[in-house]
Amino acid sequence: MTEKKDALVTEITPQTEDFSQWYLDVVRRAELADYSPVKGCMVIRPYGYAIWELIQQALDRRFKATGHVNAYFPLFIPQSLLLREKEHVEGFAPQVAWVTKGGDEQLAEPLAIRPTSEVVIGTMYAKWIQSWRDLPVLINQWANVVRWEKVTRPFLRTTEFLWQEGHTAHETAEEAQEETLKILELYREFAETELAMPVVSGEKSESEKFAGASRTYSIEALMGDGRAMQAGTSHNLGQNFAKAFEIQFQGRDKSLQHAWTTSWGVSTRLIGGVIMTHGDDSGLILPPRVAPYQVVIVPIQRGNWQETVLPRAQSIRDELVKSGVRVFLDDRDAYTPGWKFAEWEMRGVPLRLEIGPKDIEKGQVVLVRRDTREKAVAPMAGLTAHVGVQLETIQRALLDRALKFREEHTIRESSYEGFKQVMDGRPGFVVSPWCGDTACEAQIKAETQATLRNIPLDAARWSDAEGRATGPPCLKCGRPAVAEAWFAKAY
RNA sequence: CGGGAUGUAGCGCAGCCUGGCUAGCGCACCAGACUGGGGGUCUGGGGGUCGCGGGUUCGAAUCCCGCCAUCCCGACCA
Repeated sequence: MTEKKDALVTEITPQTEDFSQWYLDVVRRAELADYSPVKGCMVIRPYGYAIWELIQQALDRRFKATGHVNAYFPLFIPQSLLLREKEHVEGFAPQVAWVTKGGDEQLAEPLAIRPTSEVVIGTMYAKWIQSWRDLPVLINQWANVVRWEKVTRPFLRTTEFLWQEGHTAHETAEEAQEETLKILELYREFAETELAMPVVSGEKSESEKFAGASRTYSIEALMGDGRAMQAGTSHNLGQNFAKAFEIQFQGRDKSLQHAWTTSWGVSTRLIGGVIMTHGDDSGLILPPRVAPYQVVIVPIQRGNWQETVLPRAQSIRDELVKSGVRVFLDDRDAYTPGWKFAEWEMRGVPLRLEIGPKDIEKGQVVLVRRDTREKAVAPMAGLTAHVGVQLETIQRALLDRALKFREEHTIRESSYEGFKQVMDGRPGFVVSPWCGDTACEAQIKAETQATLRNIPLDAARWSDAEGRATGPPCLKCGRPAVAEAWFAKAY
């Protein structure tokens, strides 16, 4: 706006039509990530990486608690192996990067850089699994993958990205399905608890299914601009990969059987989701659970503050750290308090603690919430406990706010005209009866840009004993619907 | 990959149309002083292969060609 503002963040406004520019500004100014010399590849900077580490820890805890273990598989996939599962290779072929030379020598067989690891892991599982006693295999890996994307955006879609991919093998179809849904629920709970990001968890349609899967489930979140984002997927691969990679075992009944496998993953994309779910005009807002700094202490530099205020600030910091709070004491002399306030707000620190000479006289500090900007004084006595409560309050308030936003932007609509109007004007989810036909879904997408995000597990489903659809008319074609589906324009 | 736009200091831009002094401005940065409870003030400084590569010209940030990158809109995708 004015010449002074470029160092400021006041022009960051998710409410405007330029949400996308706002997003890019936040990513860069908050120092979450930066562009690299390689097309489509970003550098995750320390502040952004710290968020990823917190996400990793929270997820890893949950994986281990459900019996999964970590391992690591290679980055390269021999071409011949990649070609084994037909649907899988067709789905990923356009996005695969290849290594054709090693040093000066042409490779006898090109190596794909993994776009995902079903192939390598499936190959290894074939070696490791002989008997029903070897099952289940419950392995996760934290890794990077490469997909040659045409359009990239920091965190949301980059050529190389970090993720976790779980790969499990089971004795029965029922167990594999149970695992698939268990992880879907784990993701949902994780997103809501840690990221304060409410999600719709449900099943993908045939056309949106993972290449090679029998069934794909996803969690879908709603961003601040009303577009949906797929935040995680869980696939039941049936016996497709087991057959392609000969993962066979001898069963309890002595017969030779193919294993039932699953795979599931979430990526650094989640960070993009956090930014776009909670951010506001002043920049980032981080849920306390994944905030690298949950509290920033700003000492008011006045008079002989180094002798009076600073020691007090330091002891508060030490006490908070001792109780497990992530704190940064911003004692940099070069910046004014006002500058620091704005800076840390832009970087999304959930709670700011101000302490100055006046506060020390009164035995108090000033606490300011990032989400509401509410300023309140808190007595020095019992401060640590109070901060803990405040952080929990903020975490919950962010989830409530996001939930309310989603509810306000979710509309039920059964006529196609109404559907088109809503999609055209007001972004968000539209919930409509759908016939289950892929062609119908494709037409909706072509005409409105909206895609079927998923059919929630608890959505209304209509079919008779023979499996025929018996629901109300499909929004597009008018034939009886099989279920109520959630549509949105998506990232 | 199609359509459009942009690329000049860390960031945001002017200069280009109509080629020519030492490439400029704001913020940021460095030094010092005064300041300090919502992005302070003053003084003095440093920083540029003008995205990259060719070409035209006595001379190119400026004109021409090619490439690359980024952004927006589509098609494709976590």
